[in-house]
Amino acid sequence: MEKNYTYAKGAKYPYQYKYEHMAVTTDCVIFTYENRTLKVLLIRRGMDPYKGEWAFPGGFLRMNETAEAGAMRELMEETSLEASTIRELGVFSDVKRDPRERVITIAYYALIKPSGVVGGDDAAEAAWFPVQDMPKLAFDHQKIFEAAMERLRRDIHFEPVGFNLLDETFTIPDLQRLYEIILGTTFDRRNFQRKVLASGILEEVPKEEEPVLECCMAEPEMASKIPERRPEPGSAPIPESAPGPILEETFPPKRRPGRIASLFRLNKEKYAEMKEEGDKFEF
Amino acid sequence: MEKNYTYAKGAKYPYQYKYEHMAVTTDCVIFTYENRTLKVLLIRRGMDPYKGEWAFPGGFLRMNETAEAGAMRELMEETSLEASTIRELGVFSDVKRDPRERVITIAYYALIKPSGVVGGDDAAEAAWFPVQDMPKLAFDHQKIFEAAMERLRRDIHFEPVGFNLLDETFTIPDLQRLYEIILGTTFDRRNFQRKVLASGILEEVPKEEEPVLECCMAEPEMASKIPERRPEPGSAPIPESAPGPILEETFPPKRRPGRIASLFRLNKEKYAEMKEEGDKFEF
DNA sequence: GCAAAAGTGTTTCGTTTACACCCATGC
DNA sequence: GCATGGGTGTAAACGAAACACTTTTGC
Repeated sequence: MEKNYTYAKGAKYPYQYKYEHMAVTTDCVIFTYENRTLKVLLIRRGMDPYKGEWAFPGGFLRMNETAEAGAMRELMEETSLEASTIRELGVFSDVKRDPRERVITIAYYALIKPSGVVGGDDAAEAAWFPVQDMPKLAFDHQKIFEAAMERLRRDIHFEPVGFNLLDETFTIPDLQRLYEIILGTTFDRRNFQRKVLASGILEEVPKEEEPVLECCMAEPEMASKIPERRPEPGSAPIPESAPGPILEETFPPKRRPGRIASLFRLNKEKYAEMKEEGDKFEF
Repeated sequence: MEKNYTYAKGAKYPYQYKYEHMAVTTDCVIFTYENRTLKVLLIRRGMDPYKGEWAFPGGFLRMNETAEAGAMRELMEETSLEASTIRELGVFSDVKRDPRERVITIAYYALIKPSGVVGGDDAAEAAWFPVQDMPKLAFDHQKIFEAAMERLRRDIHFEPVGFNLLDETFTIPDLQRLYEIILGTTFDRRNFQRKVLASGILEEVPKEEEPVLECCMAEPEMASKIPERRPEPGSAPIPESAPGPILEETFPPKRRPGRIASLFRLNKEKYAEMKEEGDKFEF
């Protein structure tokens, strides 16, 4: 079979093809959930096009990697994060979506537990934005974001989406808020609790095991708990078009009066069993 | 901004790029439902690689069309079919999935009503295969097929998948079989009937409007009802690796004893209303 | 008449929904 | 004490599952 391409070493444009080829990138919408807020990770672009604007981490797909591997590599390079769950969102292929050349992108979404640390090898600025408070995005990333939210809303019926977003231990009201944010509804507090407990997918964390320092404790906690890399004001020339994320006024958030909720964790045996039997994870 | 590519007229390989580029194709899994059988459309490849083997219709994506437009164009070119519903299935990007060069494909699935006529401009051989009776497929199309079935199984909860596959008018037992095939379960005949009627999404076709010639009638019907382009034996040199579809023994299928079911059609107002309100379409 | 398929009705059971009530915590 | 949030219980309402009975058709 005759090849349709060749490689001319030393030429200005060394890769030569019989037919026109487009470029392929991957982009990744990374979700996490912390302080009852669903957030996505954005990086500020360091190069044209859209220099200084916010975008999802991503980049060109290499010839020797699958699309999924490319998305995970870019994620790691730009944010040092490893995702437990990464799923394809879809292809975005508008002809003019990139001003440089014809570029199609394969979008993924990933779910990670709150970890705090975000910083890429290339020292690009990265920050978590609440989903209800997104800045203007580069390229057609607004469309990608909307697709990701829609997709989350669907997948939550079939996958235990929530448990990949929550911390290792969490409270049932936390879980409920997450479901409410994703689905855009509200549930009766008491019915939700009974339903999720009845499913048997949670196990209570014994009192002894509970971490001494919980949410909203004193100074030592601060350092590791800060999830946002606050863009230091004045550290770089920031185009006025791209403000940083709106941070919570007080951080960590002040505890409000009310009984302290019990901590739970995922019952992994029960979860595996439910997945095996194809049960749905609707609450 | 400097370009990363150029175009050298007259050269053997005129399209030149600074970085290596991969090729992008689209493929389309087309479903229909007829005689209580769920079928997909395959074409026999006329060229290497995999010459003579069965594959989904598809081809290279052009620089001036979106992926979805490309999938629809290829579908039209190869089968003369227009699909009411076409949805992205996912990207298949294994590094070695095409022996010619690095090619990633964007797979789609489409749902069409039984129409009978199948024949492409390029006169490639096309045939419907029952999903439970698929031949060996070219490339990684077996993987694509499995993804399509899985996807159908999911989407049926949210979209009225069935009504895009069924004829304009249909019986409730037909609808039930379709759901059973897709979901791999069985339903109680009586409960299914009540449930689907209670949803209000169907309207009964008045007796007067019923087509005079129904299923399994005499000769005049035959010509237009034949859905398969039977591969004429001996019309072309067929590699033994790629046998044609297994056809029903008698066609049209012989009617069995039993009461004749009433005909229904989709109530479009009710359907639009349900879609508006985000209702699920589970039966 | 008989078997097979379709249409209608009823009864039972489990799940969901809507609340009432009590417990724990910060101010 | 009081407002706020968390945990447990219960009764009514709704929808799903199971099944009996009737009608219509081919042979």
